[in-house]
Amino acid sequence: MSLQIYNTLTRTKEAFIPLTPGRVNIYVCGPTVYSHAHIGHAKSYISFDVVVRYLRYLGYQVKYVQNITDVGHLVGDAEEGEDKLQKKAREEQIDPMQVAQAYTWSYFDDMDALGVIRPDISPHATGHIIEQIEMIQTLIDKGVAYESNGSVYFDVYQHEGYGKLSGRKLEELESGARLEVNPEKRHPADFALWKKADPTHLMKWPSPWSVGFPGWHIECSAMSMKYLGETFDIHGGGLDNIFPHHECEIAQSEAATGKPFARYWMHNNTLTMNGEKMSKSLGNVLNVHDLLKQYSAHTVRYFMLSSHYRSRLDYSDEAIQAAEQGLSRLLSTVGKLQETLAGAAAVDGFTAPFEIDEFRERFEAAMNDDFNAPRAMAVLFDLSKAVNQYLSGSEPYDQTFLAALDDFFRRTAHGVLGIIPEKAATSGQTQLGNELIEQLIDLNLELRNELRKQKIWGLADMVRERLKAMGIVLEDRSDGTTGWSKA
RNA sequence: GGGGCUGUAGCUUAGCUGGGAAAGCGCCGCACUGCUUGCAGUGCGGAGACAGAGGUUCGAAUCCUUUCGGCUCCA
Repeated sequence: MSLQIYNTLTRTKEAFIPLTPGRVNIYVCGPTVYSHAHIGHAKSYISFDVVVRYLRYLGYQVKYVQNITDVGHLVGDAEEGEDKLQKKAREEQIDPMQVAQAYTWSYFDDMDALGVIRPDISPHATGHIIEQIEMIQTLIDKGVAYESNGSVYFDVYQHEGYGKLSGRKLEELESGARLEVNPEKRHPADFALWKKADPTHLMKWPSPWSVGFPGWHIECSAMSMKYLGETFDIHGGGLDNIFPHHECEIAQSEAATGKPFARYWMHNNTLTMNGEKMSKSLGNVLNVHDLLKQYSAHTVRYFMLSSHYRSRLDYSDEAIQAAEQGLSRLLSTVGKLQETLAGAAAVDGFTAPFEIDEFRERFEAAMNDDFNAPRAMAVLFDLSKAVNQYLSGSEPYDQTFLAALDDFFRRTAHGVLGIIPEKAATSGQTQLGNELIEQLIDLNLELRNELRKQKIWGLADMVRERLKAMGIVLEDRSDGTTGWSKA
């Protein structure tokens, strides 16, 4: 079965066929940089990271574009109100561009720390004002947008198909329109392409209509088409962006070009915190930065991928600790595997105890089914069990077989899912890259072994527990030595 | 008020083109390894669930209706 992707546009899983064979152009809605990334962002960007990684695993040449929204996104995602960045700037008494810059760096720091591979292009909205103005002009020329008092609005009634992504009908939107209808608009459902700035507004640019700023939706259309073409393969984002953001993107893009915009729309679901929505008002927002103080990036990724990207995921301390436990077992299997491989030689007439390809097929079948990472991880656990049986059994250790296993884990768990390091921990090697720390760890091991000889179990266990709390996992071996690894 | 999604073991989730209820964590038992009844790792085995009620069907976690609960978007 080839790759199937659930397309929000058709509400079905469809076979993925790229526009250009062998290439995939993908655009994912990026962050509005006015605060630090929280774990909800982590779920979203890890999900799409895995999508991109898997597309590359399949051999596609991927061009991944993810915008940085640094203007035009108003408080409450509304049509009226203060710009999110400007509000933050006012609160902190700094320039809006300082806000944008600081949180852009913070975002990349957090994503790097999570092992999220950077997009190929990260365009800023403020860096593409000209492209946005050009596109707005095109829409006016085509008669689907109109100027009103220095602002420009998209006329939803002039465009066939508005509502096709979110399944909304204009009559419904009309009847349910806000009480305070903006008098500048012809229809309540019309949305802003360009807004005239009032004198107190800080982020503004000259345009044919007024000194102002672009609407929130236009940046994604302008930048995605600039870098990916008028029609491209995949557009991703959060479920909560389907309406109005993505609906408006489709309308203005297709109205401007007369061509289909994105072909596959992917939307990932939200993360809740102890069953509740994460929000500033509830005070339960957990930042990526803070989470990573407690758990490794691999644990966070494993946790996020334990639910399908279109499913909800509930975060709790208990849940992520369970993830940490589960991952450590997988890690220890791969660590032991690599260690065994290092000392193995080819065995004549060796017969493999199981077929790796069978697991590869199951892994790919899971990922091909709309990037079903939780099922793919279940396959890795099945393989882990088989590997453990092999390593603890009486079969000879064959180098070729072990290398193939190692390669499989490397390409899947490390390469696609990013839940284990390339070199899973092996004792006595310099994975920490800090000789002094390693010597100190060895000192602890010596002390612990001495305590064990004297049967002072309490203290011996304390050494192991404390090291474990620091991410150093000990393993007593049958030859009497003790190995350690860094989670 | 309307649209969409959703409710599976103690926890987090797969399964949902109808026919075996699955994984990880947690829990229980046994074996092996670590010179040992601690503790840890691995292996083997086990207990444990389809929110409630109807319906379609030879057969439903899976389809339909409804009640209750949750999430999300538009009001």
